[in-house]
Amino acid sequence: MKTMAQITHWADVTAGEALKLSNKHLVATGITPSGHIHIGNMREVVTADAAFRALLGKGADAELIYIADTFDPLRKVYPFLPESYAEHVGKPLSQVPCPCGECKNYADHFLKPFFGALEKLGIRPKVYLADELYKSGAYTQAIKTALAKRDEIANIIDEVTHKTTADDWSPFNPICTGCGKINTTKVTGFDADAETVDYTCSCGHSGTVPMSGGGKLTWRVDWPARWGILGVTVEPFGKDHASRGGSYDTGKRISREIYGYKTPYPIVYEWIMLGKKGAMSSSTGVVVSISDMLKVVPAEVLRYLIIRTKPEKHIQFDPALPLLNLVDEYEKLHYKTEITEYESTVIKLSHASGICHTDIPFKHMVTIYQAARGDIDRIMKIVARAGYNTDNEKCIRELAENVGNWLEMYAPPFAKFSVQEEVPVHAATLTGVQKAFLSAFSNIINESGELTGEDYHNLVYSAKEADSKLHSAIVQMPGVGAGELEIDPKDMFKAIYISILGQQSGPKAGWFLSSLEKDFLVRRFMDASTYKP
RNA sequence: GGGCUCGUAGCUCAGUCAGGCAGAGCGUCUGGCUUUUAACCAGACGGCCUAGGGUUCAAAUCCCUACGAGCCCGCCA
Repeated sequence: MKTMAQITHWADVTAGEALKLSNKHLVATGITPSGHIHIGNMREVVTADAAFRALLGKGADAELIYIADTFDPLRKVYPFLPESYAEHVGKPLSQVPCPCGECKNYADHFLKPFFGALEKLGIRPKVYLADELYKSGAYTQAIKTALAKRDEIANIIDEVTHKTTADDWSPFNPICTGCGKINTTKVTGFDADAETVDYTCSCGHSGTVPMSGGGKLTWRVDWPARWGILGVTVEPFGKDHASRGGSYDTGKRISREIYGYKTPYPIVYEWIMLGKKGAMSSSTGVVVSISDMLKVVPAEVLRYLIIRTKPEKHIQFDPALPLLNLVDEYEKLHYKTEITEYESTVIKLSHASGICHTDIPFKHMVTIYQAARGDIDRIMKIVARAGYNTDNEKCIRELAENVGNWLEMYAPPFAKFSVQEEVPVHAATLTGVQKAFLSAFSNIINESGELTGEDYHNLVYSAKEADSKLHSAIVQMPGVGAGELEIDPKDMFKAIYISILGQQSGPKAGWFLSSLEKDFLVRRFMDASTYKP
């Protein structure tokens, strides 16, 4: 039986295994920018970064790279694209126009926000764009080899996948110079010396393209070719590539038998499931984009979500209330004074440099934000009164923005409250004692100077003390029996919440009241005490 | 059809590689903070470790079978 203190974090296990093979490592990660890059994709990058950091932590000579598959074809007209994109289906993403018209191309449109997110997550890989790699000639030698060993490669694929590749199959897909598409061409021949490939296209065009930039290797060959070209030694990938007969299986053999390169150490990771909706996927529309998430939670919490779970376990992700618990858990871990080695590793791996911290818990801000009705000046006042550090206003603003976005985008109804414009109809349920309390409470507040949260709090509780000013005021109200009157502060709190929010409960009453205008409270409590439906 | 991964408290998951008393956080309940109902603290409740078989002095852990969830064998992480 192992105790928590003895558990080794998965990233350290991976790094340890990798170090047995070599001290120099290139951790690779890659995503096809065919649509909005979502939380699921983020797992790939964060997993790679974790392995990278763990390697550095163990003294390895390590590098992290990211390859954007910008040369892959546009598969179909995705739901978020206009119908006019039908003509671009089949063209490499780097040659398809940008949907917003402001980026260099289609791939760039989705990569830009993704790189922004990487920056926030504290991940700084060396970036390669696949189309540039091909155009630079980096792949040329690998393409020549693949074309020359076409039959061997086809054999490997047939053996591993138990399928039969077509007779006209080629590891290389030329881009038609006529229609610009990459998935409609057939290779008819090649010239190793001139480094060119001949093809025909279903559009009727035929011609010759250079190996550098004139097309790309098919995925199952591209991947192992890339390992050798860049020197990849560690790579995380989704479980889709990992199963028997999948591209890692064929890649392993192609890498070894065709390119003579040792297979990178694999990190297979599971999918992120969104609530009860199932796996995250661009095509089914079950998607939460990374940029959306970063509007809502600090980057470190997002890292923590992935770091704390072993890659082979699926992650149940729910941006509603469970997200709040996640944030809470992370904050607690972060401020814990005595931590185990395991926890220390988790914190290190979750850390994103350049992120500012406030000492205000996310959950608390959820209440402050709503009490302040989203007004930043009021938020700052409440925060100061609550005794938090207000030196870093920018940080607090960021947190407040996150919370505001969360409330708007994901918060479940019961986490929300709003100060009602008029006396809520629920005031009809107030008892005689509650009304008497509200009336007396209103008078006393009116006569007092500025009250602090604690003052309000103590004032409410004083209602049960027979010799208090509030208690005698209540007893003297018409309709309330004098003499032995038992007052339960709980009912008084309820009366307060009903008059202001129209609900039975609410945020801690003292400072909640102190965050609202005094005049408003005086008027509202009086109105509620005389409420007639 | 063939294969991969996962299944542990109401929820999210450690623990499985290397067998040795069933664990944590959240939630719930109770109490405390010489009285803050959504911030704090303590305690309690909570389990056929998906089911069945096998190996073993000993199984959540190893082996076999079944069931459930997700995925792959066609370029969706």
